[in-house]
Parts: sequence; structure tokens; C-alpha cells
Amino acid sequence: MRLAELSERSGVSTATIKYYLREGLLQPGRRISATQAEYGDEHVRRLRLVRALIQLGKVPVATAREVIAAAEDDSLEHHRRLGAATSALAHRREAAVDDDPAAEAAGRTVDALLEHLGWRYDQEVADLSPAYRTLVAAVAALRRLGYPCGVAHLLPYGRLAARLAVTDLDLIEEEPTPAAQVEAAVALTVLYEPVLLSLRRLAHAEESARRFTGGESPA
Amino acid sequence: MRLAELSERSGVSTATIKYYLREGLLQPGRRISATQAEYGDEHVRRLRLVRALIQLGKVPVATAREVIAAAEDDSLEHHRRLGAATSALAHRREAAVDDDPAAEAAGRTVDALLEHLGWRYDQEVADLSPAYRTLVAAVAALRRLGYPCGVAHLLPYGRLAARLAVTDLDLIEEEPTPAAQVEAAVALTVLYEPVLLSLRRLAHAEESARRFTGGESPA
DNA sequence: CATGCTTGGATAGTGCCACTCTCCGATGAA
DNA sequence: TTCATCGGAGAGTGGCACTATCCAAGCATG
Repeated sequence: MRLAELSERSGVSTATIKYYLREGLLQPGRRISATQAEYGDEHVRRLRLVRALIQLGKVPVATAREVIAAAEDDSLEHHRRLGAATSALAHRREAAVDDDPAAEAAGRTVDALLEHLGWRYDQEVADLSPAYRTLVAAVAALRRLGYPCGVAHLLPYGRLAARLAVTDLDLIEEEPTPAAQVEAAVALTVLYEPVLLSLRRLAHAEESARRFTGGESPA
Repeated sequence: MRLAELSERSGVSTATIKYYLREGLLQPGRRISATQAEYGDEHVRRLRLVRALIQLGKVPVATAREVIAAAEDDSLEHHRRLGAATSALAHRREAAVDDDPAAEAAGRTVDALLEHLGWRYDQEVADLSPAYRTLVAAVAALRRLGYPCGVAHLLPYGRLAARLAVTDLDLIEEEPTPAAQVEAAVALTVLYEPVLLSLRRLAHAEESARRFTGGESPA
């Protein structure tokens, strides 16, 4: 398969494929001659994954490259590779956390929450984790706006997250090979995010209709 | 309060505040003289909300303007305003849905899911809803990558979303005035998204550590 | 062999977006 | 009087994900 056919099969323009090749998101094809290369089904699959990460998952190109690199790093043992790939995934554009009093209070709230949930609580790891920092920033923003956002409010969310993690990990462990598991971890982590958020939005609409229009469908 | 003080109190540069004023994200201050304007606490609050939407919520500026406009539109009755504000909120950068066979299958899966959940199922509304389309696109992407993503897999997510919607709406209804409820709907919809996603990531890490390192904390 | 299209690779350019810089004339404070 | 400061407006910046253009080396056809 040549570049043109790869483009046709994946629905990605040749220009964009060339860009991804340059950026290291796609391994180069097998060189057939000085000016030609051969691509295979694994390129089609990879390309679909990359597209899904970038378009649906809004993962920056540079981050996608890190994730791909981590997922392919054979020098790491399996669960390290899993960790490397998913933590690379976390390096998205994120808002800076400022050192408000609100931010401090938010930090304490989050720490208390994690303790309540019984999750591993390691301050050093926590400070480095983008997810932890994002959580603190979001809680701080809510508090600054005057919305109640204590442990009691967050706990239901945390419990639901824990339940999701179990089903997600089950799905990942269904994959046969370590390499497939790593890819699944990346794909499922990112691609179930829009699923979850969309469902929440739809559920809001549903619940809102139920409450404000007496259970009837709105016009 | 002058522009400089508003900037200081909100932590937003004067240049950016001027930009927001120009873009209509912030109502103009009360004119004191030909070259001076007076801002109040409501401006500080609004500014914090706008910042939270844009920085944490990644809401595009143009969308934030629509949301603000809808939230302030006194000509609408309460629950219409709620609907207008939150549906404006949905107009984010979203990936285009292509008309694959995979997309069609995904559409049927989503329809079946919504029926299972017993949610109001209105094809016309569904086709227009960005959340619905995002959901279909995500399911289609998962299927194209060969991951199982049937009703059975989505149902737990849907049920969790329904439960979240109930607690979210409870929180919104705690607000005293209609205007505050609309603002709360916007703020909580957007700002709990990073909370939810962060908690899911942290839960993944926790569950992964539990499974792959025998319950010990990783190094 | 000649011709013209295609291929892969490299470079520079595009469009969008969220700011940010610079200038201006009017104003208020010392 | 003097001079920093204010609000307003337009142009400029930087980052990012592409995308258009060019080029030389094949390959396919007559």
C-alpha cells in the first residue's frame, strides 16, 4: 500500500499523513525504492488511533507523540509501560494553578477526599500528577465562585469514578497481549471521556426536562 | 473600582479585561466621566466565571459570549433560559461526524442505549444535539479501532451519568434566584467536568496500582 | 528511449484563536 | 502646569494543526 491508498483507506489527507510521519506519530513505511514506501494494515490502524486521540480526544500532537513512544518502548516492563503511556497522556494543555488561599483550601479538600476514598495518598506523587492539580484547580474555581464543593459534594463523584475505573480496567485486561493492553488503555482512557461527558449532558437535559416540564418532553 | 483594581482583584491583566469587554463577555462599567468607568463586585464575580469557563472549561470565547447572553436574556422564562444557556454551552469545538458505516452502527447503538435508559428519545432533537453527535462520534471511533462498545458496555456509564445529573440538578435548585440558578447550571456543568475526568484518571491510577502491584503503592 | 504523471521528502505558508502591544486623546492628581 | 494614568481601538504576536508548493527520483506508456 502506498501513501495515496493509506490516505484513502484512513480518510486522512496525504499532506496530513506526511505531517504525522514527520512528527513521529506514525512509523515510516518499509522502503521499496529510493522514492517509494510500502504501508500496511498496522499503519491504517495506528493512523485511526492517532486521529481519534487528536480529533476526539483533543490530545495535542506533541503529547500524542510521547504517548505513542511510551506505548512502543519495549525496554519497560508491562505495567510500567502502562503507567508511562497514561501519564504522558495527562500532559495536555492545562491551566496553571495559582497559589490563592482558595487553592490551598481546595488542596486540603482534595486530600481529605482521597483519604475518604481510601486511595493511595502520596503527596509527592500527588503534586506531580496533572490530574491531581487539575482537580485542585477546579475545586478552587468552584469555591472562588461561591459554590459548595466540599468532601461531601465530591464523594459521590469519587465513588462513581472508582466504579468506572474498575470497568475500564476490566476492559483493558480483556486484551490478549501486553502491547494491545497498552494501546487499549490509551484509547479507552481518552475515548470514553467524550462518552462520559456527552452522557452527562444528555442526562442533564433529561433530568431537567423531567423536573421543569412535569416529565413531558419539551417542545 | 477602576480597571486597574478590577485587574488586581481578579488576577486578570488589564489588556485581557479590555479584550473581554470588547468581546462582550463582561458588561461595561458605569461611566464616571468621558475617560473613566467604575466597576463593582459583580464585575469581579463575572470575570471569575468567564475565566473559569475559558481556562478550566476550555470554552471558546465566542461560546462564552453566547452563554452569557442567554443567561442574561430576561425575555425568556426560567427553564427556557436554563436550556438556552446550557445548549449554547455545547457549541464547543467538536469533531465533524463522518458518514461511515461505523457511524451508522454507532448511531443505532446510541439510540438503543437511550431507549434502555428510558431517556426521552426524540430523533429531531437528538440530531441537533452536540452531545448526541459527540457520543455517536466517540462510539464510532471506538468501533473502528475494534473495541467493544455496545449497549452493554455503555449502560453503566449511562446509569452513572443519570445519577450525576440528579445530584447536579439538586445543587442547582439550591440556588435562591432564577438568575443564580442559570449561572450555577453553567458553572457546575462546565467546572465539574474537569473534576469528573480528574477523578477518573486518579481512580485509574489507583485501580491499576491495586491490580498490577499487588495493592502496594508504586515506587 | 522519451515523456509525463506520481511518489515521498522538505520548506514555507495558512487560518484560527486567545490574547497582548501600542498608540491616542482626555483626565485626574501633585 | 505637568505628567502619569485612564479607557478605547486596531494591529500585532505566538502557538498550533495542518496545508500548499516545490523538487528530484522513479514508474508506466508509447
